[in-house]
Amino acid sequence: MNEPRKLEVLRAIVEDYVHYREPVGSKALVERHRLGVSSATIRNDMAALEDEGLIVAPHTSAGRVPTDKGYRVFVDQLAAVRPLSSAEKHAIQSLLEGADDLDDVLERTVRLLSHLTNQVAVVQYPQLGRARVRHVEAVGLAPRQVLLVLIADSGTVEQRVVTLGEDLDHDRLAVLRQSFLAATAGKPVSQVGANVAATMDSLLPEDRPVAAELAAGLAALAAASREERIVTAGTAYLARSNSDFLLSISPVLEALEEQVVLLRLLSEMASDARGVAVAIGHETAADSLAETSVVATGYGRDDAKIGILGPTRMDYPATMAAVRAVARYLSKILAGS
Amino acid sequence: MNEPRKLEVLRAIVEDYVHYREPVGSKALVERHRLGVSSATIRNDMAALEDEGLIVAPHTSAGRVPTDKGYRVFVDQLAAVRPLSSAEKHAIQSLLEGADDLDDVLERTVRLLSHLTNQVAVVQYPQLGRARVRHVEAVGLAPRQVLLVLIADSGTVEQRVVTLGEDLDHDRLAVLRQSFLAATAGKPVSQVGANVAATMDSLLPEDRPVAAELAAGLAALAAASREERIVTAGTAYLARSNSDFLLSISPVLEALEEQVVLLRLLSEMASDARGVAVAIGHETAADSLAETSVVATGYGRDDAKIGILGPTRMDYPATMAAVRAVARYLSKILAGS
DNA sequence: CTTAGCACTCTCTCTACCCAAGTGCTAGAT
DNA sequence: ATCTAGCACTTGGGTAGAGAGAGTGCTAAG
Repeated sequence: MNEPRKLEVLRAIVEDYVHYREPVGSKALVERHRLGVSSATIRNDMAALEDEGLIVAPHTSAGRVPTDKGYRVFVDQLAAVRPLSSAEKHAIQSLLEGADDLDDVLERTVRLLSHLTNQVAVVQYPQLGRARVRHVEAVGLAPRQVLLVLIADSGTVEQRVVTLGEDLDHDRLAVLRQSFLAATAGKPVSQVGANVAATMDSLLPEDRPVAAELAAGLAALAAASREERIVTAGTAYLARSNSDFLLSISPVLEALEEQVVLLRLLSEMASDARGVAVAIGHETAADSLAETSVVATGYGRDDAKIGILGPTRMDYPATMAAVRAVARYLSKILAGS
Repeated sequence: MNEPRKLEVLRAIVEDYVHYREPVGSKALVERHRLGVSSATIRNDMAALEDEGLIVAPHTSAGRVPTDKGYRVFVDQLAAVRPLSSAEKHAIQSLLEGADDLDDVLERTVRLLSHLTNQVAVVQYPQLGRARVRHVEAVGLAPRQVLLVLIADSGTVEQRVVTLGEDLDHDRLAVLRQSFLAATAGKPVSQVGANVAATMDSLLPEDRPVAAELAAGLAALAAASREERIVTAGTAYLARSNSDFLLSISPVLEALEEQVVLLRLLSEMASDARGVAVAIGHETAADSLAETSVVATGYGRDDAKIGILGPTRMDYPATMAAVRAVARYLSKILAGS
């Protein structure tokens, strides 16, 4: 048995199946690829590939279709990430440069990635777990209303208005603000609650009740800001590509809305040497995504994830290239601002 | 011709079609409803209804299906908004009470409405067009970095960090902040740009360049905050209900993502005497929503919209009841905070 | 190890056919 | 004037069978 050719056959099957969207047989294979051998030989190779669990035949007299495992081998051993065209690079650059806000940047990015791949794109907000507090602000709006603002060095800003049980004048608020700021600035967002609570003892006794209210608000803010979020774009592509078996799109839409499953999955994905992570079909370990593959990578300083979701039968090289390129531009933009 | 009975037949057709999801014939009609006449009579009525364009037959030997116009007559003349069960009311109340943030309230609300109706729910952020400025804040983060915050009386908060071309110490910033606040507080968000620009003359000449930078940031903030947004939930229901003809779900998903079409539509919908607005099929005046109906109503002080999207073949009475009830609870919650 | 040939197995498509559901119309009953 | 009963007619959907096409596995020879 000719091992290199066998892999070549696998590659050809994957590429043809992605392209034509139907099971591919031995005859079609020799016609479309210069394999240099006859269809009978290919049949032997295919039988071997099937024994190894890399391809399956939907029924006796149909061609073969790659299994999740087959795609895995293809991605790991056979796929070269193909670089983007310069037109695409140009589009990325010009689209991302017009953005200002973090929200705006992520929104544009995810739309861009979706259009580039014709698939569903997702981007995770920079995780505040590792982020540090850049600034804490408390602004009196009314005698009993204070706006709390928490700014992290990842660029995210969280704010909330809290209503107090007693009046608080400007000077007292200034003292508390200063104390909170000193206790948290430069320290991890995840420790805001503890750090703020620790300042209580140093305050005037009469300030403590109101300070506790503010501290609680600030802690809630830190907790809320650590809550992970995902922004999505291109869900309409789901309905188009999977036009045949649309049963599977409902669970995917659910997963996108629930976010929890997806966040766990993204956080578990580790990029390989090429800088991209791929989870294929059942590898996602989520029933709702059993027929879906996820191609993702990290971006920015805290390695938040960006990626796309699509059918297992997707163009992995192109998708991987797009994800990697967009992630790089995104990192650059975020570092620059 | 018996006019009241004819309308009764229309009601029966709509109800049966919504229930059984297939064209309804004269015989089935007399079996399922106590109309007191024979199927032949019903056939005459149906022929009349078809002449009026209220129902159509997909083909010669099938039953009849309501047209958009038929649904319109049903909704206007025949549908009584049926009140929610006390269990549903209870669910609404308890779910909404746990929320704090405006974001959180809207998020919970839209999910709730989606679950209640098994359809896609949308809620528009309170429109800042009519909102007034409650507070403006400018916080120095670094010598050349200032956090601008704009708070509207609708509860929305917008913020952004701007980087300046020159250093700005705390005292000068305080002066500028005070001046901006005085110029905008209590006035419409839509006029922030103009009001801020008008303060320039009263400032010290050396402050003007940096003040202009801040003013531009503030104006941008006001503009951004006036940008309308929609939050969505329950897109997975789309794939389930329309399981037959899923061609139509892709454009709907697009409309949900684009938002522009939907925002225009929502703003044009005016609630009727029952407090709910309904746009049926082509009435939405959007190709992508030609097979979709929208049931919406206003909430809160500035009449932002909340509603659901679903197939024209939907249970209008139940949906209208759910939308109205949820909108009322939402208004109550927002007024209370 | 590869190739050619061949028998075999399925799926898919097409046709023919019938059945059930539904309609419109006419003539009679109320 | 309406309603009803009956009936002929239309049509989509379902079933059964034939055939084509595609693809496979196996065997025997190069």
